[in-house]
Amino acid sequence: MNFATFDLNLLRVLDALFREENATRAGDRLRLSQPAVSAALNRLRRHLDDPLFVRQKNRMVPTAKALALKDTVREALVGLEEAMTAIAGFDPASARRCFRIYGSDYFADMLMPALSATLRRAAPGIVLQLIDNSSGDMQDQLADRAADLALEPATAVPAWISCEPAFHSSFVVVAAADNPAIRRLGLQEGEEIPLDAFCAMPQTFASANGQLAGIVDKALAVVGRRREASLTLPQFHSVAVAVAEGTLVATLPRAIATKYAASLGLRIYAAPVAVPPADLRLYWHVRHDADMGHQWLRARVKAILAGYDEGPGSARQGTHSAAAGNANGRPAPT
DNA sequence: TTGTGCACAACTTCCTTCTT
DNA sequence: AAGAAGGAAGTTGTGCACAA
Repeated sequence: MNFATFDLNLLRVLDALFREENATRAGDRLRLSQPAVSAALNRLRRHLDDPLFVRQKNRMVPTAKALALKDTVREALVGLEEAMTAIAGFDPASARRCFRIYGSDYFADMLMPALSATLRRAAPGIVLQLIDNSSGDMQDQLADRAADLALEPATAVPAWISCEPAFHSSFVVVAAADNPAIRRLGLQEGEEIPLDAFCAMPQTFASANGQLAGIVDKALAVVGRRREASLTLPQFHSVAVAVAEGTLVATLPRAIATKYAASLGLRIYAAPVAVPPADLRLYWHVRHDADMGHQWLRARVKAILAGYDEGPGSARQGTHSAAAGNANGRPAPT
């Protein structure tokens, strides 16, 4: 083949085909039509004298010759993108970009409205998307560029993921204003719920993957006690609504408990055990380290979340070193 | 039978090259 | 420098193959 006449745009088509193994979806990714991808694939085939992708049922399977190019093409494109974004500079006022943030519904309430307001003023051409953390694994989302930034509890990550602390949040217990168990105890808001009463109360908590034991159960186990888990829900907001509408209580991060208490009429109490504070962190692919636009976004996110930071020693009694996260990047159930 | 997905045909648009 | 011609690559529309 003659590299001097080779259209380097064809490498983007090749990369999209590796990612999607489907000409229609590769076209969507590249904002081209399926016939345009098909024609580009034919040009690649002529240049490289190989079918490159052969149809197998409903997917386009790469040939051995195509696979031999896969990593080289990917690395070349990523290297070019990194180099170009690093030198491009970033002017928020004129920037036209889309940033996708991966995280739980906690951030839909606690981050996105404020971040959106900041961007409307300073960077009106930027579009924000919150990707729900139930949509897939954090590492996969960052690797596949489905997410630009992730907000998750502290967890071990490989070297290709950069990480910065965002904030620490303690936990408090919320209950409906007319919760009968709380009323019988005669507790005032802010007071500690007695351990025996807490363990006997029907409880709900956020669990993205349906785990029936959360960090509260771990804290109770330390003192040899158990609680009654009645309901798990995938989102913090649903937990707060369930508490507001019934006799359940829930242990929630303090900031979001305070917000929901105001909007749903909940009361806040201290937990009877030391629950380790949530250590929330920002994660992103190292390819964005030098990206000035990404740096700008990270600074805005950190500035907003710093308002919720209670420091690493924010547990009610003492602290635990265990982080409130797990290996797959999902938030640990509370 | 229907839905999905690739490839082809016809046409349009845009870029490059050639000519004046 | 400007217009004409030709080619490359895009689009829409359609056909064919295949799986459910």
